[in-house]
Amino acid sequence: MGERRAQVLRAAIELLDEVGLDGLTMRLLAGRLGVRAGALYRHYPSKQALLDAMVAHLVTPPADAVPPLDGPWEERLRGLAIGMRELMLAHRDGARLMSTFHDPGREAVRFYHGLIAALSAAGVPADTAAVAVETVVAYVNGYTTEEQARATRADARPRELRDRAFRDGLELIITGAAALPHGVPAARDGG
Amino acid sequence: MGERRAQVLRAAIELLDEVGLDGLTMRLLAGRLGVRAGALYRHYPSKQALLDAMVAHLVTPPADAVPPLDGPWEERLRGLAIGMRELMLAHRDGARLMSTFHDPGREAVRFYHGLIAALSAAGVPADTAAVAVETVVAYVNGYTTEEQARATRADARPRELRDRAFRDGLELIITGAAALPHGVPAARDGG
DNA sequence: CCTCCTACGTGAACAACGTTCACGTGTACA
DNA sequence: TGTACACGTGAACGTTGTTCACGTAGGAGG
Repeated sequence: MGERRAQVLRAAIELLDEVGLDGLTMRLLAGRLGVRAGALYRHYPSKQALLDAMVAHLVTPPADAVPPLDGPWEERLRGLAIGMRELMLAHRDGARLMSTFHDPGREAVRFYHGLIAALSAAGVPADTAAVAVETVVAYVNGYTTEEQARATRADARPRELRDRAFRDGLELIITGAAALPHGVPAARDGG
Repeated sequence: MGERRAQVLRAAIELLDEVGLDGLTMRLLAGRLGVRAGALYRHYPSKQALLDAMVAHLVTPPADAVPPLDGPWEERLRGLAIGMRELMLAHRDGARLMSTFHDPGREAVRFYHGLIAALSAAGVPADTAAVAVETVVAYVNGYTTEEQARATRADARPRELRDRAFRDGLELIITGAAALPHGVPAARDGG
């Protein structure tokens, strides 16, 4: 069962890295498999379903590369951010691809809640913890999306600089979370 | 001159709010103008050019709603972030639309540099200032993009909550920038 | 008046896309 | 032998962005 299905999925991910998300066509993918486009619909009911399966597969960790992610909450938050970015950068247009999905999945939701709980247990108020996680996630998405959008253009920066800029921004957020142990002072109505 | 061109652009923006970015079709837009699709290419050489013109028009401020944006650098940074988000939220799929463009425009670049200079003059090291601006921009893009992606779905939150969450995350970043007046301690190689 | 130029629009077509469907295979199992 | 399933074909449908030869109106200038 599902054997051909897995082949289709693997070929789709390979093709993504070669031609990008916009170039990923059902006909091209079929051609890569020596098959006509219609045949793909035996295995996935639509292109969107195939893209969803790609995201689900790429997000699922290989079970041997699971970082410990213990230690102080700063380290956990850092690990979350760096891991997310790494996941997106692992494949061409990875950030854009994953933004088409966003069915969080139970595992991801549990991971989030665990992270927030860890921050809470470490002395960070529950409010601040939730805000910190949400902020980091938004930052990673925004940073990496633009990073990959520029990847094929002229103003692309070398990986080292991009890594540095990313880490710098991340530390900014973590520092902010650490400096707000007594609640978030923002969001007062009327300035 | 260019009168019809402006009409096309206005109609395109109106249509965007009605049908969204995916529903914005050259044929549909032409129909709205009582015209066939091919006629649009008299005014814009491609759909992408039209989208670019839309972004440029939406980003250009009405010249009467320009906020002062003076005061301490925290206020300026906050104004930048809130203004960016407001700009994106002003139209359906605004964030996605603007992410297809990103030809920064001289005005925007000058604005950025001015902001960084302001942070610098206020005592923030130049490095930290640049990082703070870049981080805020990435955060706003990430937050607002997901915010609008959820807008039509079931798990959409009311505007008040979204505003609050956005401001909270923003304060986190600003607090972090304020707490790092002596350079960014991150990005050391080798952990 | 005639002519030319410009702005604008038509209508038919093209290639490419995702998707569907009636119809073929082969293989395996009872 | 029969039958069920997995897999693929090939042609089509509707939609998309885009092109192009042609048509039409109006104003400027001889």
